[in-house]
Amino acid sequence: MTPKHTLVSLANELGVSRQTVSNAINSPHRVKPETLERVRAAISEAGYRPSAAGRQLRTRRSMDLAMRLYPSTDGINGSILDRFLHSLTESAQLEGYRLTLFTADDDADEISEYEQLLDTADLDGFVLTNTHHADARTDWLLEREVPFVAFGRPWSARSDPFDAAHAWVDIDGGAGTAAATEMFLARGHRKVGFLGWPEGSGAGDDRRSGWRRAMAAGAAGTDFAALTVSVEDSVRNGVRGAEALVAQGATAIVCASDSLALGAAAAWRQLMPDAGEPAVVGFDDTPVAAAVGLSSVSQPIEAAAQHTVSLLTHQLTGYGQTEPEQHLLLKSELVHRRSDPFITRGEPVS
Amino acid sequence: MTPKHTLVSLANELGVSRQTVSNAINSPHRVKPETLERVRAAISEAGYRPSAAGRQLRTRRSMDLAMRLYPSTDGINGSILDRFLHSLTESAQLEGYRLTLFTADDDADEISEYEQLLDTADLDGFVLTNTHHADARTDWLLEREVPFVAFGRPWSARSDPFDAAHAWVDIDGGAGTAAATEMFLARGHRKVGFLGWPEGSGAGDDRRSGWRRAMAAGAAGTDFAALTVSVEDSVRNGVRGAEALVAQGATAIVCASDSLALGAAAAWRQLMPDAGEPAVVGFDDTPVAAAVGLSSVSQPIEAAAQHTVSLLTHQLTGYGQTEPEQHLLLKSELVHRRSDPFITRGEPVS
DNA sequence: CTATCTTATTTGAACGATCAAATTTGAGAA
DNA sequence: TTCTCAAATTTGATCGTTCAAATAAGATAG
Repeated sequence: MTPKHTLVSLANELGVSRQTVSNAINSPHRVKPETLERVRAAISEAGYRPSAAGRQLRTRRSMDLAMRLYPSTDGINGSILDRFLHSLTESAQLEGYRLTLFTADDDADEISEYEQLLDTADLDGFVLTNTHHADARTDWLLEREVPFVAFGRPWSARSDPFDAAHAWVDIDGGAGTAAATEMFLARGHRKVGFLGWPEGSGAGDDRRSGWRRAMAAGAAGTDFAALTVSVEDSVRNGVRGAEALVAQGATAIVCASDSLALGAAAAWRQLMPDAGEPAVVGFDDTPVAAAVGLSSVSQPIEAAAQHTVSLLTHQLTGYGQTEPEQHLLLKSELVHRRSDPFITRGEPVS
Repeated sequence: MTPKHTLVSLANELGVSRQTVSNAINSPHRVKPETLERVRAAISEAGYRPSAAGRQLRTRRSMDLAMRLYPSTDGINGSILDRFLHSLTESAQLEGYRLTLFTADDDADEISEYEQLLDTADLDGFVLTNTHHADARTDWLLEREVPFVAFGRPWSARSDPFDAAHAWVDIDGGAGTAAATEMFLARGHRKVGFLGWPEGSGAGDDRRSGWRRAMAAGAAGTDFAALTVSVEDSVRNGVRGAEALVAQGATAIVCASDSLALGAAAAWRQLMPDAGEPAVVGFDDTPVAAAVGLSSVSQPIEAAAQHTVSLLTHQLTGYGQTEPEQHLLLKSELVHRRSDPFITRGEPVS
């Protein structure tokens, strides 16, 4: 049975003081090289690890980050958050931080959860997701000078997100939908519809704006209102939305999610059995999209998570000299596939 | 600006001792009713919350649970873990516990992560997922008497899982696949195939055994080997597996996952365009299955997560008199749908 | 050899809570 | 009044660490 070691017990065994052992761990340069080596050897020999509680009590730092876990609405798009979460956990772990989850009913509840976590557990920082217009959370955190990074731009109509007071990482979804739209235009389509979510969600509006931009540039005189449908995210709504768009004369559809696109492709197939591959592009490049051969916009989620962590650790300790980019907009990419639902040629067409 | 409160500062303001305040929080029965009320008023007035670090240092309990987060392999089945995770976080939170995530490369790595978390952070307990044959993790934890609950039975050929030394919660997948198989047999099918995963994963073997059991009972003389195909989980493999089964004469297919079923349904449609609805049943009842109208076996994940937490909290504090069921096998349920891929009548057919 | 730094190490004092034991208070009985 | 006993409250010690200041040990210069 391994006995429990503490700074004091180790120091006694070594015949040095506790502070020397502490320094060997936290400020090695203050310890004479040979002493350092001796202490280090003893530490690994004993398998000693400093207690988080003792440390936290004195330093007021917990090495703990927290993030709200949203209920998985749709299993398809949920996988995006899954990837983010895993990558975030992994990156944090590499930097010596732990990731704690919590749930909340709404933003106000989330804020009161912040309050609690800060009071009791001395949380070091937060990761925000699902940012949206007039997001009260960022103000609250900024005011209290709590370290945090948002995954998602600040969606304010007024000001440039790159002037924001807080750090954020996001993925340029608009560029992806624009690319998809341009691809269709280049192939001769004139009426490219957009099937997205109701106004208000930052990411959703961004994706719509990419389509709008591309249409304005490449298809002058487009009736934007007629070629846009907004529905809650689900496969079923994808079917309905696509039907509406086709009724408006759309010959291709760019979607805000793979869920919608899956439904749209199905509707397409239903309405026009002989029209060949559905001219539909999804968003997120989920495994389902790959499986059914649906073109989709893929997002560098892992890179986003990594940058989120590095921004956070930089705020917490001026780690290294170089300051990471405070406002990072990563590129998304159109993955083009032959769209044969259920034929499962999942590989991108090069 | 709210000043930081501590037990001592509050006690001084009230003219009582710190221990009285502490007792008001932890052992109210020891405090005279009127004092109690006065202290409680002051606590909520000041918004005082005890520091986790101070508490943890003294009590050696962190009120923290931990779970390994596996990388999301397949976006479809990942949603199951998503639901579990959310429900687990929520239940833990209700009981005053926090949930911490960590990642690991393999089981050995997971164990060394346990070790680290226990040493440094005084973790109170663990939740294990993805249990399998000869799982080294349970032994390790049992030996050290670390509180934990497994989501997944102990898969030992030798002993009865209900005699296991540790607490677990699981869902009876075999009953689900058996029900699906019986449904097909009742409809006149004789050769019902099983499309599952390679031997070794507990849950996968369990699902196969349910099918086997039902076939043995309802279709005497079945050539089990011919009607079983084992592949890694993916939609593509579902296609291939189904083709192999159909070649063996299968007229219906029970699958170990919705991913496989999705592929199987596609293959079916491809091979027999005029055969009507594919006789295919999936597993997990993911949103995708609902969306494409695929029958599937649904699992009471939320109930499983809740029971997991209550088992864990019971181990940690003999909370309440009644001891929760140490080995709980929850029922799964066959959700029957008209299988029209992409037609999105997602509602169960009653 | 002593005075003056610099470097290395040690000591005292927190951080905020709870446990265990000691003390005070109050009521009821002798 | 005095004693006993239970209830209510307080005090001292401790959990394991780091900060800040004090000391000890060497080295360099005068």
